[in-house]
Amino acid sequence: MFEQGSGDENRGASMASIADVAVAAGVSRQTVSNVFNAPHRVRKETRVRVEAAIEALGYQPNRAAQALRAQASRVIGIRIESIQADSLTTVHDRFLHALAEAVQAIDHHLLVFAADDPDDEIGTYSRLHRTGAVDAFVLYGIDEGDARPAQMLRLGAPFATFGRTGHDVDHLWVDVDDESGGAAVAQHLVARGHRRIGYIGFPEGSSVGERRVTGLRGVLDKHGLLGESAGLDLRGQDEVANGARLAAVLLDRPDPPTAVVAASDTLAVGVAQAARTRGLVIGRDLALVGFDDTPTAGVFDLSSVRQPIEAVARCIVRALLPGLPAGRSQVPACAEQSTPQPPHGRLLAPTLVVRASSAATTQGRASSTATTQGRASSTATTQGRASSAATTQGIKG
Amino acid sequence: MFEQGSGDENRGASMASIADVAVAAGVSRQTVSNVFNAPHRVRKETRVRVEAAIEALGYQPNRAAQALRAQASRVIGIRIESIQADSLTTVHDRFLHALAEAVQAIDHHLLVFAADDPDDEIGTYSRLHRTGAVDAFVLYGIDEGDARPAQMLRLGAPFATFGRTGHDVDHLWVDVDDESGGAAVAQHLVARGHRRIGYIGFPEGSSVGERRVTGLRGVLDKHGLLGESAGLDLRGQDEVANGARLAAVLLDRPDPPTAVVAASDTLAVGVAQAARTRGLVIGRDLALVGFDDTPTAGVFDLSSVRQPIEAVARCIVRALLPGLPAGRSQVPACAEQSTPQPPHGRLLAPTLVVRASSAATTQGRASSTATTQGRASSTATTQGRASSAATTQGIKG
DNA sequence: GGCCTCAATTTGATCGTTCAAATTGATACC
DNA sequence: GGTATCAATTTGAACGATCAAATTGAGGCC
Repeated sequence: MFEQGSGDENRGASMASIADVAVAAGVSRQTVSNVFNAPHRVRKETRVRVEAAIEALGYQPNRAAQALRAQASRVIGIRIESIQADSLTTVHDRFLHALAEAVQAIDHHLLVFAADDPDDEIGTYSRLHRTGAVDAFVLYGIDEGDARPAQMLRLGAPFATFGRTGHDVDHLWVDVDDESGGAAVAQHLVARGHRRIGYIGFPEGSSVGERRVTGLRGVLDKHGLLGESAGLDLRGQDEVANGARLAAVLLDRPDPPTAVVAASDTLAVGVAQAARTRGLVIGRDLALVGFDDTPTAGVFDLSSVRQPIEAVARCIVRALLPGLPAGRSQVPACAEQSTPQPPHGRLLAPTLVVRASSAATTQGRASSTATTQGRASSTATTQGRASSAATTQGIKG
Repeated sequence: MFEQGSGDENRGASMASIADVAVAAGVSRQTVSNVFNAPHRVRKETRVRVEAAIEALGYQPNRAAQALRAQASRVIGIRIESIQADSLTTVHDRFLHALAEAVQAIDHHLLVFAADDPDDEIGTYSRLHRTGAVDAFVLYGIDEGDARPAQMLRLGAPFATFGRTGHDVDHLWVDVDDESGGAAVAQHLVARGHRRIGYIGFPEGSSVGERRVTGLRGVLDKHGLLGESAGLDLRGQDEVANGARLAAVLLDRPDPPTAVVAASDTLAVGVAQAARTRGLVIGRDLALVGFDDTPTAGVFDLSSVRQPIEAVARCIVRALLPGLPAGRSQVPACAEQSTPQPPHGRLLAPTLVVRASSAATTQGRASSTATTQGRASSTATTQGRASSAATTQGIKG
């Protein structure tokens, strides 16, 4: 089996080339080319004739020939991560899909590759760059202290990152404003009457986790609740089991919090497990909010801070644009509005999606359980801080 | 911000070409080419000199030039699906990663694209094929009655599918032997002492779902248990809520099953929810087995039938190989062993991963709950049927 | 020496496209 | 009439690699 088989029907029959179209339309190659790339140079009558020939032959310009001539492949590269066994958080696949759409909008293709480790990853970037297979790269999941951006600058390969390293390396980056997300959660919970709010986050060193709790604390401080929530801040790897373990610590205290914020939906699911084994009903006895708004959050009716992944993908493509071959397609919009932005970077505000797990107030509590409660959910942007001047400062288009 | 910025450092500085290497080594272009493609034609002394020049200049053959000359891009294309809000089952991302690795093994690249609907998808295949951007395609999630394979044959674009349509269209396909998976689950449960086994599957029309239940029933029949499990077979869309709803029907019967098999981990999670609200402990009061062995299954300690996704990806690449440019890399192994295989296709056996949700027997029942139980899990291949003649009939290598 | 053989290497042509420069043809202006 | 102007179109060259054919040089043989 699998001997030759189908698949090479028209190998050798070759696709129509620009020369074939030229002959069919009775013009030269260049005129056909102009119909695509500089229509104003072609007389209307001629253009119609050429377009008819293009249609008839089903002609499409050969990508390899264009790439060779233009010294640009119109391909964006990104590493595809392997799924993590213990995490339910899948922002990566949503980002890949969003990025595929974003690069298509500027007539580019998306090339994905697997890498075993950061060294293999950098090696692959280098190879893809030197072979001309890829024009620019997108690096996912960059956090403080990551060595890859500096290595990329050394390679000389154009790139942009989702996430930022800090202030030392200046490269193009786009990131979610996690601080604003944390603040939105705090505002939401405080408005619902919670005063003792627990936090279960990523280990020290994750600046994403730190920013989330910083935003949270900022609002609590503003309401004079920082003291009441003192000592309710625990950390662990992003796994369900850790969420459960750490939540147990919080819930078994003599003065347990009435609300818990988890740095991810994965951790939040663990919190829900721990609460359940203690007979607590999420949404009634304990408010719970996660981050990322993965399918998991929807399924378990958990409130969650939704990342603007699609906007991130568009902004990254937009950031790369100046280094790419002249975009013939219209420049796509990136994000609606924006607060003042740092150089080289772009911060996008996430959105809190409120579901049954945190919808009730501490006074009049919800009567039904979280899992059977209705699906009605409200959303609220975290960008209350956006000044009226924001639109004039943001990216045009 | 985002004005020019970094990213075009060496635009115009141009990478080293084969001519540069030739000059540096004091030979002609063709000799450099031969060092790569026909080393036996080059004198050892010359080869060493050329290799030194290659190393010094960091030369890598230009992909676009090779593609133009060879009329083959060495790129495989696949559609990236958007994540489904209500499903926790993510086989797709695992497959993408596996496919990326598999195509890299034969020195190809993986191009992913997003499509709005099947028409858009086919249109994109056509465009990618006609522009020469992609040599061959992989179609994911093909099931009985799917029109896409027939359309692809009409396009004349080489392709292989994960999943099969039936017997009418002959194209290259690779699929998981779901019947064997269902049978393995049944054997496992029967061996644990279960006699009334419920099934919650996909709606009619999903041949994947049908095959799973067919395998299940086959074993039950063999043990004379088909009558006892009659009427315990329910169907619904692949969502957690449906799993819970359908499980409620089974569990609220006067004679509830002692074990439930769900056609996916997503449905299984729903079953677990329904059981919990009724005070039943999964693994003690009710055995539960899902399909796909997604991270979800691991997190909730659910037994699940693991798909051999990595092997599927390798087999698909292997199936496409004859239609691709001569593979210079050694042909990668596809799968270890195989039962007699149908023409054009390849069936791979899944593996049952037994976890706490179904490890106990109906006699001596586990004492702790499923979620806190240890993580020790055993695996058993479903390929007990493999004859000794299998290796001689399977794909070599 | 002349000639054949064979290995090692070079030259020319080509893949399909597009830039730059050259050509054509029509109109206008002195 | 001669010629400058301009739009429309064509021709030549180049991007970087590799196939096919030609060339070079060394060795063997009569």
